[in-house]
Amino acid sequence: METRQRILAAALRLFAERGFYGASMDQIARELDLTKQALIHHFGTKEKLYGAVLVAISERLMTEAIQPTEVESASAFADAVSRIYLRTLQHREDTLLLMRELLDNRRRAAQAGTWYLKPFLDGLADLLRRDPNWQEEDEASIFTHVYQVLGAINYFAVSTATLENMYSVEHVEDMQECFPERLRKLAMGGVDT
Amino acid sequence: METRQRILAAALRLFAERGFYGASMDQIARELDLTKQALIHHFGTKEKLYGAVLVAISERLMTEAIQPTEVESASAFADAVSRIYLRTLQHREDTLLLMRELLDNRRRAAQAGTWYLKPFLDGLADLLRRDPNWQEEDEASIFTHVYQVLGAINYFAVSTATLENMYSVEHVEDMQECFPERLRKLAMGGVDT
DNA sequence: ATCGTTCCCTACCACTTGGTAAGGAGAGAG
DNA sequence: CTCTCTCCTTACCAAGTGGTAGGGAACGAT
Repeated sequence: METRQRILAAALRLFAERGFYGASMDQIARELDLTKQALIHHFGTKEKLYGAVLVAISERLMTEAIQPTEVESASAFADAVSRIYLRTLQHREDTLLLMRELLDNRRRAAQAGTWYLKPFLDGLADLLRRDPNWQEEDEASIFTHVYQVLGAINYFAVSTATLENMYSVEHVEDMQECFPERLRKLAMGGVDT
Repeated sequence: METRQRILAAALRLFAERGFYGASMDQIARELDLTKQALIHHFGTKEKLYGAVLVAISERLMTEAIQPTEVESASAFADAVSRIYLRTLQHREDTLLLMRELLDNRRRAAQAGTWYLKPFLDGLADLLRRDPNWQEEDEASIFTHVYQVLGAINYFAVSTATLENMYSVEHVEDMQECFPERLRKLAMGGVDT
């Protein structure tokens, strides 16, 4: 029973790092001192294993990221965004894999895994919708703002390794330090003057 | 001579759509009614072909995205961002592949292709640095702001297909319509009140 | 002791991968 | 006509892919 969890963890790591096609069943199995047939025994096919990893990610996302009993205040959205930022950095592998899933979606469109994000997005939009400063805005504006802020977070979370190579580790640490403050301004800003 | 360009175009499409491991030489070749050995004849190996695609992308990015003779005004950065947004939507395949490259960077770290983005980022940061509203801010804040805005653009550009499936084509069209206006507020906002 | 179940292994398979070797069609040069 | 060079072909290969078949070890239940 515990083997399933170990497999899921290793699969997440490798799928996030190398993508669905870049990671092979054999590699994942070797990482755990198993054979790939152990994975097949537990999950049936590679696709199903990948699906199980996605389900695990979305469950984490749903239980941790959105607090349904969010206090209704002018900064409710900004607060939620701050929490999501911290969580995103903490679960960077989840973020990496979800980003890959976003890119691969054209082919995998009809499959499961994708719509797990929908309630998450809708929840955030709802938070913003109840913000007094956003009462005047239309639906498209609200949703676009949510997505822009989310994009800023995820893109950065996925870029740190590259940025460290491109500049320096210290440079990225500086960015990480002032990121929440700047992110808050992004999240709050945008209402008509 | 013209074959090289055709190969590069097809390779860009498939690499962007399916990733490096997801796209095979054979698929790319069949798309052009050639055999994979034609590609090998022109580019040597798959890695080199991929590298050539990256070089082509970065050249497009350098010549089109940053206008060195940008007018120095309070909105110079926001103007540049607007242009980059339009260009990003126009060259969505380039954006897709650069995003994939960002994700794969851990493995490909030492290789070329990555640092092409550096002058682009630095140029944008420089634009913001000369903005009178940003004179007080420190380097990390400036760069973080640049990266957040860029993240909002790229994440959205890469998400449209998924969003269309998750909601509707009309929903995404609405977002695209109000995106530039909201993006401008993101880019301008963020200075201390 | 024996049966059944869970969990994982070895052995094997068809297929695809990137890449090599060698040769041919076409064109221009002498 | 022939030599050469560019561009691309067919034929082939070793390695790796996901997946099947079947067996064996451990263990609890009867």
